[in-house]
Amino acid sequence: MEKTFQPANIETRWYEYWEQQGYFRPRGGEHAYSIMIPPPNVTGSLHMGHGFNNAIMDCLIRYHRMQGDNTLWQVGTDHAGIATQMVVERQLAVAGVSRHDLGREAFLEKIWAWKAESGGNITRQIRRLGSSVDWSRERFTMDESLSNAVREVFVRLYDEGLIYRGKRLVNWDPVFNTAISDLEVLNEEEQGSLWHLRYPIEGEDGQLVVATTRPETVLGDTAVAVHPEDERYRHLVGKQVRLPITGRLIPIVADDYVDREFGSGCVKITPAHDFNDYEVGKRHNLPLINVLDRNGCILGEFTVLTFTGYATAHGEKGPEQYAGQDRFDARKQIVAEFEQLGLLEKIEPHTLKVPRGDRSGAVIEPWLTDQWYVKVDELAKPAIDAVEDGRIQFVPKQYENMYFAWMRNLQDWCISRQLWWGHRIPAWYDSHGKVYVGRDEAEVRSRYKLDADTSLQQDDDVLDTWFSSALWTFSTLGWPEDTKDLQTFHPTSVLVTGFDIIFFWVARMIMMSMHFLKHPDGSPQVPFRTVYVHGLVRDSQGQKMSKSKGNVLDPIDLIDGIELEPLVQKRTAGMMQPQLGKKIAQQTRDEFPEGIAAYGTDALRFTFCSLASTGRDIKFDIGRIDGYRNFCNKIWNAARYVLMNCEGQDCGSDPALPVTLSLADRWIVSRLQQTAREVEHAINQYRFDLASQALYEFIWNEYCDWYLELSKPVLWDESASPELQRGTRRTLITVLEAWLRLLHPFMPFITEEIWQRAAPLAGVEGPTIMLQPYPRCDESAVDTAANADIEWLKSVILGVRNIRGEMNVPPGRSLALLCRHGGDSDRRRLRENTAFLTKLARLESIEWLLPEAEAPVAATALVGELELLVPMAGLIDKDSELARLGKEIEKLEKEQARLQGKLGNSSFVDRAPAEVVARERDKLAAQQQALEKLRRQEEHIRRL
RNA sequence: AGGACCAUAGCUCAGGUGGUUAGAGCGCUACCUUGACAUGGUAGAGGUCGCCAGUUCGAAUCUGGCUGGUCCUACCA
Repeated sequence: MEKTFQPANIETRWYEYWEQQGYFRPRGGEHAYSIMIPPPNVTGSLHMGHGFNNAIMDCLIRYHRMQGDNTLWQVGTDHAGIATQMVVERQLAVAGVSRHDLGREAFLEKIWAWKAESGGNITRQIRRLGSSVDWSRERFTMDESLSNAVREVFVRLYDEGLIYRGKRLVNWDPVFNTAISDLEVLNEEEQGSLWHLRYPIEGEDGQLVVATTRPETVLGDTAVAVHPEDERYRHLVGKQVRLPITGRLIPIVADDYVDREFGSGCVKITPAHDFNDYEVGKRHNLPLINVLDRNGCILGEFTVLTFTGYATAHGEKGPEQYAGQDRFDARKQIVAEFEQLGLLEKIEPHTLKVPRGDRSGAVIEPWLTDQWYVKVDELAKPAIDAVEDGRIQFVPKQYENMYFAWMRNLQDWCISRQLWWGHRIPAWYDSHGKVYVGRDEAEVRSRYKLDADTSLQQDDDVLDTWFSSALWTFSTLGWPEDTKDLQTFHPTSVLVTGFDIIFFWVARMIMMSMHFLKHPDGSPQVPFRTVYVHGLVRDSQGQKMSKSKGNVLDPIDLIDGIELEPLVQKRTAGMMQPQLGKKIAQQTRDEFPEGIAAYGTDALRFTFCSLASTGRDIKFDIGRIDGYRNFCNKIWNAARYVLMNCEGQDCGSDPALPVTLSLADRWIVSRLQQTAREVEHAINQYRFDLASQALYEFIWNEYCDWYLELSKPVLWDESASPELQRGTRRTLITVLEAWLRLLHPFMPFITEEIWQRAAPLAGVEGPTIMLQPYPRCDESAVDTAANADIEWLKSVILGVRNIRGEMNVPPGRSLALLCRHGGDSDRRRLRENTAFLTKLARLESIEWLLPEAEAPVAATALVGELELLVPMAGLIDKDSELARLGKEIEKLEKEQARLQGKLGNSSFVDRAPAEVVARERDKLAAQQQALEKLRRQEEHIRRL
């Protein structure tokens, strides 16, 4: 074995072996356990969030697989409509080609080609993480079977009246030229202006001042609204104003939507370009005038509609000087024109919420279009019930509030997108625009009895990506067929995800699953029984990782390592602003002067698990993974030591030969059981931080620091009995073998590598650790007496070491130890553990002093009643021993004072439970005794 | 505007149902290359648990308020 752990040498080798052997597939069995991977973008690449998410899921999956469950981890990728189409469009743009130049079919071919080219990237990376997903069942949201499920759901919902087509205002992205859902709009506060514009009142001299943040929409104004009880304007209601620039006459209406305090108290109403105005317009039956085209430019000819009949829409010529102008250019010019006309009252600086597309960053335009919607009220109800009554549980529970708040205030979901990449909507139109919905054109014709002469045109739009994602738990298992897989693995066991997609994905999965899947008794099937919601991975400062901040870490770079220069290159490539690139380069050089070391997958995964506490932010500090890489090395070397001492030796596998277990052997076996219990409990609570901490402490602080050291006096003592040596070897190897299994879900590679060599020595056979049983706590092996004895042993050794350390006694120098006072158990323990003590505390002798005997001048340590004395002659100087004692005494005095105060308080003594009072009394007595001894000792030394 | 969450050592975080000498890792100090490991060992230093009240014999822990921070939702032109 290498002297240090080299992850690169083993990881891909084991992964390929596991995959080839088919170990990731479900193995049958009574209990099914299943997890659906949140499908990553097929053309995407792994980020820290994926790394974190996968580490948790694989941990759960391997844990359950080792427990013998029929375990499925379903893998697959998402077509990610907008994101993917955007990437390909950008590639084309470099060559000066637009998707319209190519046409729909050719463009889709390009995307499929891009998917074929880059689609393997993400799955390769998932393999590098060690994720034990069943690749034989890999799915893609646009596979035929999944597309079939999408069409089925669409048609059924339409037939039930839960999908409808309607014309209304939508969030329109003028850059991507598509509608998006409310969720995809980010409202951020930005600095803007409030323009106060004067509208002349018709038939009177005065003017009404309206305040607006969007002057360009004046072209589409169809009213001015005031508050019905506003004395300033009451008399004007029913009159008209003449809209500047267009010259149109529009009414003054009264509506209590208006806030009298804000601006001038008059609001211009533009029903076709503002969600609020739309509602006001509806109430007052105002016309809607659309003045913008799909790109956010002013139309040459406006469209005028009414709420009572969209069909009566007609065109109206707009002002020529604005035709074709971008909305923001038009804004400037319109303001200028108002100024020229003397109709600009004033401009105030104003902060406002600006809606932007989450992908494009473009300012979203409320725009009047025909779109498809899902009516969500009816779907939401059972989905709320399921969480309320606990059929679905969120971990941590507080996310249920977030879920409820959103679900109880749902707007209909706009599902159509004016994109080309995605599931095309299964709706067809005849030449009159009448719509027919069906699974395909043939079905539509037969369903609606349309003859071959009727020409049908399929809807051009595709569905929101989240529509197909919402079906993920069951579409991947073969729905709408009632497959064996569905019966076995649905509902799935747990969903592991970040809180950022609870609305996008989690809520919609619950709604869809419960609507379409039923248990044999007819009750709805939830998609998963538990939602484990974890935090989002951020940088060490708590900042979101983003390309523009230049703080992105690639999990693969943490696994393989990366030199500084390539890292700088990677972080600054394709920067829009060169200045930003410079800053990022500098920042990167400061943070990673040596680049990033190759930490390996196990260290990375363990780091993720250790960070998985209940918080919302997961700050990723490189120091953490550094520490866990060292932990891997510790494991490696512990194994090296064990193998070195066991290979080719008698490890007690022959049952005919007698075996004696030492105290240390019994203790470590006992602690192993307790650790197994802790880990199991923590995993069941989704506390991977606590599980990993328990493992870390057991392996490093107990197995390595103490047990391996305690094994040395036995193995190196030529006079030790063969039974004892056999017992220690047997314990060394079997405990190692057991905790390797315990650790395997967290660190799959290093555990497999070592296990392959350790298992035969421990008498365990099998082709792989990943199919071995997961260790469980054997309560009968929990040995509290052994635990207590070892705690005592540690205290004695620590006492001597403390004297040695504080007194600056050279580590090589052996000490003579004298013992005084102490009870029978101290005598027994001392007698039984002489060999351990001598070696670990580096003693040359241990002797008892009679209680009354004159002790030599010595440094002292106390272990309960037992007094340890290390003679000072030639070793220890007076002043430092006095200082050391002083420190101890001070500590005890403080504690004594605290306890005395407490016990002197009659209300404590009277009212606290008797056992608590007794405990405090015992404590005080022990402290006082110890204090007395130390004071005597201090006096003794002072007199020298 | 409404709601959620957070505040513990220099940094990152643990601390079911109130009683611990308040813990860990990293960092820091001193010493040590002893036959698994310097990606190591040994011994240390470091905290009035954000602030103020309250409940209680007793509060890091429970309640209320305040301050500071993060986030989500919402139609202020």
